[in-house]
Amino acid sequence: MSSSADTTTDDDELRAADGRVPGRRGLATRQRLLDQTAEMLRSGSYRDLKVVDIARGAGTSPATFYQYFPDVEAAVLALAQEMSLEGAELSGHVRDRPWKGRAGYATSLELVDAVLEFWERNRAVLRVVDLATEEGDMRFRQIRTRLLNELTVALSEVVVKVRSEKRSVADDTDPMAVAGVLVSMLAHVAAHRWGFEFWGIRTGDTRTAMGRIVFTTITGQKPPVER
Amino acid sequence: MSSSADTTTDDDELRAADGRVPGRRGLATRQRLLDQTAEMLRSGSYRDLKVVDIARGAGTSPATFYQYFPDVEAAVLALAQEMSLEGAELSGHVRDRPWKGRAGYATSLELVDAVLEFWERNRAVLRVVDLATEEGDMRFRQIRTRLLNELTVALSEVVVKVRSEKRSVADDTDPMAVAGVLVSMLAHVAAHRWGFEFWGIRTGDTRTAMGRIVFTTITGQKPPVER
DNA sequence: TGTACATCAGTGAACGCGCGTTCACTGATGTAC
DNA sequence: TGTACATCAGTGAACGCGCGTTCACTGATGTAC
Repeated sequence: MSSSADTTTDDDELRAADGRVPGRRGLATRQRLLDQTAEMLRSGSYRDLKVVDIARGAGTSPATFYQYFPDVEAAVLALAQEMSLEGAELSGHVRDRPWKGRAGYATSLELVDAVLEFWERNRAVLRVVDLATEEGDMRFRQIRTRLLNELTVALSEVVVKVRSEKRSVADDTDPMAVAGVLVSMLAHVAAHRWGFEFWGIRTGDTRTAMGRIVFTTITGQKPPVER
Repeated sequence: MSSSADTTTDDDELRAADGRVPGRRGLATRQRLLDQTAEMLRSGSYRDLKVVDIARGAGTSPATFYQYFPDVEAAVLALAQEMSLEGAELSGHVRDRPWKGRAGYATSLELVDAVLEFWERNRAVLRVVDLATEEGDMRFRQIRTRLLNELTVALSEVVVKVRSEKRSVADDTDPMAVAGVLVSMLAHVAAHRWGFEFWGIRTGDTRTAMGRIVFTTITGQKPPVER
């Protein structure tokens, strides 16, 4: 009732396992653990990722790892969260951009490039996110959804806008479905880029093919002839 | 040199760990282990899939598991091989089918349905194949490639054929790139079908959107209006 | 149709390492006065 | 500017379970004669 004054009871802030509130130093260690997790994900398999290896690789001890994460999965989850924040910016390549004619085609290609680059940089984390999502882990699914959702919404808005500006084609497919398919295509091709190279398909051609599909699907027009 | 006659030295046939050649009974046990592996992959996470659990789940002992597989990965690999054999048949939905006009659009939809159905049935194994492939495991990559390759080649042949029949559009994108992108789209959307539902996108719309993209990309024509 | 022998098949039980996990303790950093 | 105390931070070392892995043995199946 009365003032239990001097006991701070903020409960929403980050806590270590034993209840301490991490300061500068602690957060830095936590980050080193995350970085090391990302690194090992890049070079090794998820199935073989162990707490001890992460801790030792980060130049610290297993006990320290448990200060910040309950298990390996939790560390990967935190890593994925970091990434999804950055990924939401992809929609910047869609909103307030020209989508008509030659400039529109350029926008399509820029979007394709941005997605390709983002996937390349986060390849290792993304594949685990994909796996966990499909295994039914809702926490990972949420992250994945948040990551792609903005982009999908942005694209669907463009579809609506384009349709409203010319009342020609009788295409009434759900704009979100159209956008979703496009985003899926981008995500999948980005994820399997090296698979393509493996078949002898040059990245440049993949990029062009996707740029054309994006442009055509959104605008309903043929892409301007390459020069 | 001369006849070491009666010692059979066939070396390419299936062998158990200790060198025995499995008969009826042994093969049946092996298959039960595979089935159980598939089952556990469906309901649990790959990371938590253990030899002991598979063996006990299949009503046998760990020691028996090692008769047939050196480790969990090997069992999953065998499972993937089974699947890829069946998957090669997807190209049947492309070759010797009509690709013009209304019938062509129907072909597109049938292809989409077939891919969706196949992915659904093999969802659990496929996600592990995808993961392992991206982690750089060449054995899994090979299986994945074999699985999708026939379909890709078949589609690219259609692209070539369609282009040769009408000399209108100046589209000289590598047909394999075009086909590869389409297959990727199909594979990715199939894999993330439930993600779509999650966004409130109905499967029917997804199917239509893909059918349209396939048709348009291959034929260069607008799909016939839905009726 | 029966007996003997070879090989296939399966597993209980044990071994032991790897790894997750924790505790009690030492050291570092911050801040109140 | 210094001392004391609180809290943050880190970890060595140990514990013990889980699990991979193997071996020696029993039982099942097949086939030669």
